[in-house]
Amino acid sequence: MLSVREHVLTPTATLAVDVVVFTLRPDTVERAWQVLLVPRPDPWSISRRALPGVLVDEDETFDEAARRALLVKTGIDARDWYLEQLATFGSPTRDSRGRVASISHIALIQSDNIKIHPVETDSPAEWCPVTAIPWSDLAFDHAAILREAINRVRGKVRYAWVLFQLLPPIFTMSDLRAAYAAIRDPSVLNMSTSNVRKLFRRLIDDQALVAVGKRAEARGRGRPGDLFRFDGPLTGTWDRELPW
Amino acid sequence: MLSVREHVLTPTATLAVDVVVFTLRPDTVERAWQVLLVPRPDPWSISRRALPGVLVDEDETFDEAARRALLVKTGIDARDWYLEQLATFGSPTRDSRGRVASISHIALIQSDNIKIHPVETDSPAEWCPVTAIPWSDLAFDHAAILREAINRVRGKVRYAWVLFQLLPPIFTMSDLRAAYAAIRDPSVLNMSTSNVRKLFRRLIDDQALVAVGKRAEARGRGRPGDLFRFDGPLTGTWDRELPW
DNA sequence: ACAAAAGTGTTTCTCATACACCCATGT
DNA sequence: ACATGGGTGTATGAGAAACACTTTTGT
Repeated sequence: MLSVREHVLTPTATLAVDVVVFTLRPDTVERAWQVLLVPRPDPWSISRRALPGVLVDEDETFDEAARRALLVKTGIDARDWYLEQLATFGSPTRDSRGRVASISHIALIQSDNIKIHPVETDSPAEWCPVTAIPWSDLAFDHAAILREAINRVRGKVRYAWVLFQLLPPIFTMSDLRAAYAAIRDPSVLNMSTSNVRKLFRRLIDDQALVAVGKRAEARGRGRPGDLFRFDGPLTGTWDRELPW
Repeated sequence: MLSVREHVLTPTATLAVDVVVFTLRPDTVERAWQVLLVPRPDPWSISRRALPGVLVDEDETFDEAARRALLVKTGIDARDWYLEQLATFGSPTRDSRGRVASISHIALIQSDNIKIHPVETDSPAEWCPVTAIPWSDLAFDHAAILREAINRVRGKVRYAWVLFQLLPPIFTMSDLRAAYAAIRDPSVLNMSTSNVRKLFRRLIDDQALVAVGKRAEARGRGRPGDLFRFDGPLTGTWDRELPW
């Protein structure tokens, strides 16, 4: 790796972090899964939206920088959110102002937890359904970052417990199913409730899913579902990949 | 992300790439899966082994830098090898000479394809079984990189076609099984040949696995296996995760 | 009363594992 | 001849999907 002769290295690049913040919001199945985009009011720039991001400070880890980016751009304390490194984008030509490597991250949050009130800019960040992303309107290579982030989450939802990162602390089986439908495949909504429950039975047996013992409040028609609480490690995985 | 006022950015970091090169070599199941390590002959450095890596040139992509690292450290043209970005390690304290971000990569190769004759250094790189890695003897945070690389490949082998990257162009079912055993779980060697074939039946039906029509040459005792050729996209995935 | 959503139980079918048997090679 | 490894076929069992039926809500 590094040539060991030199005792000091002359910096040649700038480090940045960009964060793809995902959430689930009450909306149609197609629009429920949403991502946080920051408007760029600069009149001279062609692209008018970007992912929240900052330059990495001298003595800052990437994780710290990513959480600071969210604090600065949305005004919310991101200390406890799930955050994972996605990939690093650093094509020599991606930024005209010099070589910038963007260490992109994925954050998963419960939308209840956010009230967006930006600190640094006057234009607040906005939620955007992943099915309605203005691809051609994104700054830098943020379209590529976003595409990879979406693929990563879509893949991970089948074997890791990402759903529980996005759902509120208490939820019903329908919520769980709807979350999966929004991210991965709406056709699971056709599945019978019976079969859905059977798939989560092992989680219940393992005490990872705990029945709260109460019913949800009625939401329009139909019988309200039983409430559950997730009580497992949020970074855990399913025994086997979900069959859907 | 970047503050758009500035028109030039002052570099604050150095970019490096490190590559975890995996291969399969003829050895016991426990030792078949191996990784490439570069000796560091410097007498004053405590750690005496490292991953192959270089500093990223000004007008170079990470992919290009990674392949160059292999060329320089092992003397082999890595143009066609499978290469994937793993993660970026850039703790502010990882290198005493300044802030260095290492964009680590994973490379998968067929060991037949390599003759190691290093260009830059006089000490040639060496293969090391992943079960016998000198963890405490690795430079920088290369132990952490290696750990993540191993986990990534171990996980990916169940749903992606990484095995076919590591196997020679023509192979038998036993080779396939042995490859999986070396990376993931030796207990598959106890499985009956019948069941192994059934798991690959879908691949054969889909023309991704093609029977060459010949037998392998005898290797010691027992009937030699039928030969197969892989004829699918190397970046493809299994329909469902392998059950093992 | 009825439609809509949720919960329970049973049936069916797919597929992974287990097992029994045949084939080809080296000693 | 026989031990060893590879190939073919069938049986068994777990689990996913399909289906029938009951329970709870709003209109």
